[in-house]
Amino acid sequence: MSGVLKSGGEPTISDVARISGVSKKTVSRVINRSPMLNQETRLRIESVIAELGYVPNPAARGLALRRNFVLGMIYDNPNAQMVLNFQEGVLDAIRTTDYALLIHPVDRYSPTLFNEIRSFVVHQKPAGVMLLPPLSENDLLADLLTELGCPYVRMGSADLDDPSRLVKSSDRQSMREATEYLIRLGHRSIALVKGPDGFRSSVERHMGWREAMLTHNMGYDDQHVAVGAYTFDSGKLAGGKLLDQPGTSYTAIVASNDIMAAGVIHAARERGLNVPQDISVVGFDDTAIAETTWPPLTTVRWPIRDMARSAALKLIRPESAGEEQYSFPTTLVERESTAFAKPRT
Amino acid sequence: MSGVLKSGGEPTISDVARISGVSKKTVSRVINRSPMLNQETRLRIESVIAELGYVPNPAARGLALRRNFVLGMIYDNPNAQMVLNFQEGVLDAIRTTDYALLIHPVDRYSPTLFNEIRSFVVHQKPAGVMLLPPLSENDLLADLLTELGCPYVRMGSADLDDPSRLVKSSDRQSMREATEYLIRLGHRSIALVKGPDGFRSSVERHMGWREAMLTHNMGYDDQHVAVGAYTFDSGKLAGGKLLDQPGTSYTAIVASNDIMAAGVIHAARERGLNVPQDISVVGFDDTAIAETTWPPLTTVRWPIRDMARSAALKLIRPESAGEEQYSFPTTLVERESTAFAKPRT
DNA sequence: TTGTAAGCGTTATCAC
DNA sequence: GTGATAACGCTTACAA
Repeated sequence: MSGVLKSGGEPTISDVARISGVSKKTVSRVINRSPMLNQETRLRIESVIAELGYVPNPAARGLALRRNFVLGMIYDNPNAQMVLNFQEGVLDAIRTTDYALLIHPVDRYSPTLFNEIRSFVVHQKPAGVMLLPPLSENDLLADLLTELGCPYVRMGSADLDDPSRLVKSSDRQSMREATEYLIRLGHRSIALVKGPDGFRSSVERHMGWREAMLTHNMGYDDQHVAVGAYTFDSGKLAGGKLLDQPGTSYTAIVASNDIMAAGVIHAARERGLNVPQDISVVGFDDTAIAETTWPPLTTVRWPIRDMARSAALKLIRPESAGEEQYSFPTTLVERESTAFAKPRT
Repeated sequence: MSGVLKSGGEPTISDVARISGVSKKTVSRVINRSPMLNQETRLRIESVIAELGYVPNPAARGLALRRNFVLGMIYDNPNAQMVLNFQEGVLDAIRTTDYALLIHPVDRYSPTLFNEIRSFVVHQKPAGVMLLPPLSENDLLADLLTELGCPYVRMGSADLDDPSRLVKSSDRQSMREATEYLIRLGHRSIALVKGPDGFRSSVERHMGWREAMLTHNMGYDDQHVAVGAYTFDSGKLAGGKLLDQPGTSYTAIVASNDIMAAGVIHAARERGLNVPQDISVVGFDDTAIAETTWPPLTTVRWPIRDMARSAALKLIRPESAGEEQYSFPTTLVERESTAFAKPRT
């Protein structure tokens, strides 16, 4: 079979055309599924393509079409599992297309962050980029991308943008539901370990807790809130602060993410408290950690992979980006870190 | 500035050439740092490039050069943190080059695995691919890549290939050292939770434990080994089996990875045993979980990011792939899950 | 329904 | 040192 190729290496569109006895353009029509084509010619060409193992050269295609079949994913590692799930969701979406995924982790504290992202966009010229939180919450970054003419979709925990450029969970409502779950279990004194400032999710989750507490006539002011940094140590510290607070005795603590919840559990244990007998703990995200804490963590799961898939589709098919799903429901995963409230002593 | 461009959109090499009053080829020489160039012309062209914000089009470049400035990374998610660290290491290495990274997660149990990988390679034509364990241990896959003319580098825990195509940790020695650390702490009865069959790392880590036990005249036969599946549940199960074993009372258990070690800790706790007072536990990998177990886990850390960087460099500079580092030392991270052995009762 | 010719932005060849 | 010119593999006018 090697003899039939004019060129030395891989078969090209010209090879297919020559062997099929048609012009390059006709082969091109087959590749691009043009409707105006004799069924018979199409079949003949397709069989030649199969026989030769011909695969269109993406570089040449991109060049001729003046666009790059590449999606970018920009993030500052919020947590490993989330990044990976998102990657897989995007890959799901582009599997049957000609698109490829380019990942671009950044350091959101870098003074050259914007230049770096600009350089990424200018060099790679992606057909669009997806932004993960907390980067996605930065409106200046969105402006930069708009200025560069680069379409984007943001993943977030609230209405950061219009639906055609957004995939979101409703963290406020999710946290409200998680808190109300505790209330149904009889808890009347519930503290919050809030996430760090600068995260929209911190705010939303705080608000959700607050709304639940407010609705049920329970204390919701800042005295019942300790701020963490979305890290294990900070969660442990914040949890300890709440537990050591004079004059209060919480029967439950909700944390703004799983790893801080794990910290809270450690803080409780260090103080001789049993989870969930003495105190219930709830996390958020349902990361791998939620299964490995002791006891396993009740937490909120959001469908990251589905969100990623939608985000990618919005970029691949801009014309229908508005119709693509943008709001995604979460589910409360009940594990063993929560139980009925102890009767008050 | 927009007026000077002949073409509507981005500046091209022709724009630069026209404005600098030179030919395209000369501009190309500047871009490619050709040595034969008048210093003065070079500077003049460089200033025009800067002024225009000209960036060479990678697709056109790839087309003309008949090669794709892309590296592939193929894996079946061993654990999220490892994958992410590896990605970042590769990106470190390619940051200053023209290369991009294409990720390709797969399902190693898929019946179409090989076809899928073949299709990835044929479509994307990467300059090379990097294989993560356990895929990297599959010699048939390496053969496939060779057949496709696709250079590869494997990451592994033993001598899977020759140094120019390998970055490895020495899991056998690492596990041996971890076990000897326990022996130094006075432990004389140490069990192993082995990894699943089909992972080279399982074998190597098993061997390391075995060597240490053998050298110190301690029981190393299969009675002291329980096999897990590199998952939390399997670790808990295996740990329970060892702890319930009649006629033995281990003072330490080493697990072949962190998440199984977390399972062992849970199993111990369920049986009323305190870690590390009653029993020491050691993990492997130093994933995020190691910090969040209670107590925090003593474990073995390997420099994944450095390994990834070297792997990428081997592919980018094939001529010096042999000189690039291929063997990487691990470190034992001592946390609170290990302590001196209890005096025997 | 199919073909011709020109062009996408870059690099290689081979002159000058 | 530098520059015409022809590739590279594909697509899009515009014809036929």
